[in-house]
Amino acid sequence: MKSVFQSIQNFSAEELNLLNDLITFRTLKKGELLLTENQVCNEVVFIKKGILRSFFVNHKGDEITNCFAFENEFMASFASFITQEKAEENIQALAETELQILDRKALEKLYQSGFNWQETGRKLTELEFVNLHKRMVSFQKLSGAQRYEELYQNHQKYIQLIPLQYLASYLGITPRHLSRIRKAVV
Amino acid sequence: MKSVFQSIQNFSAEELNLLNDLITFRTLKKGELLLTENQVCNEVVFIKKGILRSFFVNHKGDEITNCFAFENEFMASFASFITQEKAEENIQALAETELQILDRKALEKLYQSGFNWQETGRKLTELEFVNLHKRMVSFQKLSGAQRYEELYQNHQKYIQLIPLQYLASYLGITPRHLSRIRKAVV
DNA sequence: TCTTTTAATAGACAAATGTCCTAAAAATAG
DNA sequence: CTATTTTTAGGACATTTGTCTATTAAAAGA
Repeated sequence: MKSVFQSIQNFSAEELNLLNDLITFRTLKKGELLLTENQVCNEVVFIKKGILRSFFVNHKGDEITNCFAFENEFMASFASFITQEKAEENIQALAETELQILDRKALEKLYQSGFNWQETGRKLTELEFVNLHKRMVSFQKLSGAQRYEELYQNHQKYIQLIPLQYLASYLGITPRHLSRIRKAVV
Repeated sequence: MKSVFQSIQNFSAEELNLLNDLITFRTLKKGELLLTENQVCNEVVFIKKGILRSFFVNHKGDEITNCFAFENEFMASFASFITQEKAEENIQALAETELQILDRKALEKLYQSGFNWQETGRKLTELEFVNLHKRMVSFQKLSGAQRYEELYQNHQKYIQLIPLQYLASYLGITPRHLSRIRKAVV
C-alpha cells in the first residue's frame, strides 16, 4: 500500500510511520465475504495477494458482478464508504487473499494529519473516478461482444483468472451469450 | 459556485476572495460547443443558467449522450481534465447558458493555497464518484425501461427539458425503443 | 405568419440476446 | 482416486431491442 501512496507523492519517513501504525491485516479464504450488502462499508482494503470481486443481487436474485480487484489494488464499497449509507454490494474473495486494511478512523486520521495526505487522497479518488468513467463509456459505446474483445486484447488476466459466469455479468451479458461470443472469437 | 463550496466547508472571507479572483465567465448560445473531442479539457464550468450535455460519437457515427448538467451543477470532461489526455466527449449547450469557469491553473492555485481547498476538492470528487457509480449500477442492474421509469419517477426535469433523442442514448437505448417504452408507461 | 427543418411516433421486419434445458468438462471434497 | 458438485458449452425457442422507413407533430427561421 505504501508504494502506491509514494507513487503519488514523496512522503517523509514520519508520514509513512504514521501510515504503518494505522494499517491492520486480514486474510480471507476462497469464497469468504469481506462485506455484505446492507452493512456500511467502514474500511478500504489493499490486496497483497489474491482476488476480490464485488457483486450485487438484482430483482430476480441473480448475482451481478460489479468489479474485480487484483494484487496491489484497492477495494471497498467506495459509495458506501463515502456516503456512510448501507452498501448495495457484497465483496467476496475469489481465492485465498491477504489484505492490508485502513478503516475509516485510520483514514480520517491520515487526512487530518496534513496537506499531503489530503492531496494524495484527492488524486487517488480522481484516478478511481477515471477508471469508473472508462467502464461507463464502455457500456454506452460498446456491445457485450466488444467489451469481451477489449478484455481479451488488453486484460488477459481477467479471462485467465475469473470464472466465466462472473465475467458474463461483469460484461453485462448472460453466460449463455458469453459462450456464443467466445465461440465466435476463437 | 461559491455556495457549493461553502456547503462542504466553512471558508474564510480571504479564501473566498481568492476564489472570486480566479473565476471567469462565459455564455453559450443554444447548440454551441464548449469542448470538442480530441481537445484536452482545461476547465471546469459551473452552470448559473442553462443546460449542458456531454456526448461522444460511436463507431457508427451516432452521438451518444454521456451526461447532462443543469443549473448549479459542475460540468467538464473530468477524465480529460484529470489525466490531461484528449477528451472523448463533446460538451454542448442545450439552451442559452451562463457559466462560471475555473481553469486548470486557477484550480491548481486554489488547491495549493491550503488544506481546506484540498479537502473540499477531495470531497467533491468523492461525490462525483458516487454519482457515477449510481449510474453504472443502473446500467448493470436495470433494463432500459427501468432506467426510464426511474427518471420518470425521480427526475422529471430530465423528461421535461431534454429532447427524447438525447435521452434515449443517455439511457442506452434507441429512440425507437424509447418510444415503445413511453407508450407502455403512459 | 408561412415555410422549412427537425423531432417524435410507430409499422414491419431483422438481429441480438435471453430463457430453459441437457450434456460434457472441470473442480472440489471425501 | 473416486464421487459429487460446480462450471461451461451449446441446442431450441422466445423475447427484446434495433434497423429502416413513412407519417405526423413540433420547432425554428425567414
